[in-house]
Amino acid sequence: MTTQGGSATPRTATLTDVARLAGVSIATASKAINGRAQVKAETRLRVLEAAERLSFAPNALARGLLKGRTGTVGLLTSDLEGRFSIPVLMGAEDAFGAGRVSVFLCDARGDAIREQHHVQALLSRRVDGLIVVGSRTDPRPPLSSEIPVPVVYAYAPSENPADHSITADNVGAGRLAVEHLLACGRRNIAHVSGDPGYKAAQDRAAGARAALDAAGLEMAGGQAYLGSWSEGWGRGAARMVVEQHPDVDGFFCGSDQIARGVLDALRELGRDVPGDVSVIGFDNWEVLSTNARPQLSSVDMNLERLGRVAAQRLFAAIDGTVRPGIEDLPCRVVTRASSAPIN
Amino acid sequence: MTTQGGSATPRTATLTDVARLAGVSIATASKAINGRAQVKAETRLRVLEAAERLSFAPNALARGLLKGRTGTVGLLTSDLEGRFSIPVLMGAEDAFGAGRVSVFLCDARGDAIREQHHVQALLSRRVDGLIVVGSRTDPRPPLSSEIPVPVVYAYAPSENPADHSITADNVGAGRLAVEHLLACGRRNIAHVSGDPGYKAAQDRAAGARAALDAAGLEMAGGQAYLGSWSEGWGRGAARMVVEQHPDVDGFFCGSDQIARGVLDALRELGRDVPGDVSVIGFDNWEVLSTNARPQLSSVDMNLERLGRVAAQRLFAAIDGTVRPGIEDLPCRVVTRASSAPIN
DNA sequence: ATACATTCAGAAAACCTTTTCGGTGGGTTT
DNA sequence: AAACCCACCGAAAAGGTTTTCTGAATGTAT
Repeated sequence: MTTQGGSATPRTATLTDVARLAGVSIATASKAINGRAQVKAETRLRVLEAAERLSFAPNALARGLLKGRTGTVGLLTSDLEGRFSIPVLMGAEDAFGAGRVSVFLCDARGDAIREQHHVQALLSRRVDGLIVVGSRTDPRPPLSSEIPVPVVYAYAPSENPADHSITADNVGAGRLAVEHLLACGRRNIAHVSGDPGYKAAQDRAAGARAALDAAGLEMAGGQAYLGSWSEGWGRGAARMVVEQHPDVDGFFCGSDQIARGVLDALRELGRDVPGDVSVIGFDNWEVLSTNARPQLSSVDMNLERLGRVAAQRLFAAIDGTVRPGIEDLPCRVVTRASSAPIN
Repeated sequence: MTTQGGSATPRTATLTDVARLAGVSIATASKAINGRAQVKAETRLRVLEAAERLSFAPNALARGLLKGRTGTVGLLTSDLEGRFSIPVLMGAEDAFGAGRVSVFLCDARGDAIREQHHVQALLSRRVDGLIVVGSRTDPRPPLSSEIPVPVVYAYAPSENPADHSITADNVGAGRLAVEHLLACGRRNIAHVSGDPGYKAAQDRAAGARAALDAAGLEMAGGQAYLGSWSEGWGRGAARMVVEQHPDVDGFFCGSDQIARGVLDALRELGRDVPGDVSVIGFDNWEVLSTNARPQLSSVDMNLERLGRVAAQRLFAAIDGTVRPGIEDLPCRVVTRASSAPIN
């Protein structure tokens, strides 16, 4: 390690430094580093060595300024703490990370003006595009329409159907869940779910109804039991259902939390799962599902994939391929011990 | 809404456009917009109106290029899915969000070369600083030493004590938890915790021991029961402890998951919580703690605050105030129904 | 009326990179 | 030997902003 005199700040190296060290012009240095053709092999080598020695990192600001593309995107989330935005965000990060794109993370905390503020900042930084990820499946108001870059909405669609949104197919998911219980031979299926004010709750219930209709069956209790997304509600609802409909043999729960409550109540009531009753949850939140007794079958919304797809669509849009509208991605059932065929 | 002729791309406005529209030079326009002094009030107004009309947003790239400060920082996390990085990340986002700083989020997925890659990209983008947040409290290898910007490590400290790290005081937390149980009048306290390979498990156990020593008491069973961070382990360990030491009257659990298991086992063994036994968990993970029966007291590591402090320290470091070393932030006990004085 | 201070506006440099285009020198063809 | 081509390199412009310094105009004091 050579000490470069006792000079002041060792200012990060610039292309000019590299060029000087290699004894070429900055134009040549640039071409050498970027693999352009018009550089003699030996010259290129000299430049690359110089760059290495100075640990030169090209200034992305200058490049972005020149090319009009920064290679950055903004990721706007409404609630970081929520467990839905994170997987989406991971998927997006994943899709981008492979290439040479960096992600600005902004959490608006559910506040519209804070969001507006963030958007402003991101535009100032000349992001190439924006992904907006919501915390509920209910449609959300679109960003101010004057955004000069492509925008993709993930998880929560935009209220404007002309915008580009990627969502999880909750109706389909409800159907899948009930079909799974039917495949287990269950015929008296109850649906216990969360806050009826959530579109997710309504959609999943609708899907469940559709699957039961198709099988010519009724929902146990005649309708879904909608309450809150908590274990406590799951426990209470399960007790109620069992009391009113002792022949219930399947529970489709709107969340894994609810399912945990249902499982606890069933155990305390002496019902065996999956012997007497099959139970399936929703979200496939592993902390809850794999620690349940028995381990909990659950519907997985494939949120990471959702994030990846959103990122891919954003890429396409940046490259000019417009494809507006809502894209509804399918969910899948993850089978564990809590659901099994009647023996 | 006026249509501006059928022209091509409505290229985002630049300072030149604003200046032209206002009938001034770009220098004056810049000064007007940035609130510099040497501009007549009336001129400033004209410029601001023009900027408004063109919805002008200053190009942060150009500004950054010129000033050598970008107003961006990199947030390097090892595992986004982990529930520890997220609150830290939120706290940091929070501290920055107030000002005019944007955050690049990078998830290295626990892969060192991927991390190196991300660091390279961030330096290319000329971030003003870096926060590295880990997923375990074990010290981690520092980033390559040749980073030309300040770095702060959060949650997981750097192995190099000369680096700047912000951590949660797990030893102190262990002490706090046990002191809380002692304050409830408990005298036969067991400690059930997770994987002994985690420094967090060792530290919390050490803190617990220290508090018991100070009170002149022994740990129930003579030592901590270390296993895994799961409900199942909590259940099993609780059964074992109760069998071997029927007079146990307090459980300090290394995580809320473990505590959930302990609570379940105690209920099934007919022990009343908090009547017969007080239980306290760790992490204060609300989904688990508030859904437990009874609701679970827990130690909160104040991770958001940790993130905020990390961000503040980074700011200070960017402004030249170096303050190296490890900063150990205190935790706090959140009391709920699972721990109460003996009646 | 002259000297001088004050207020405001503009010209130009600087930040760093990419790309186009012109130029140089060597080699090849006729 | 003349004409030409090819491979390689460098000069310069462009991208958008901030800041310094100069310059002009106006107002004030003598």
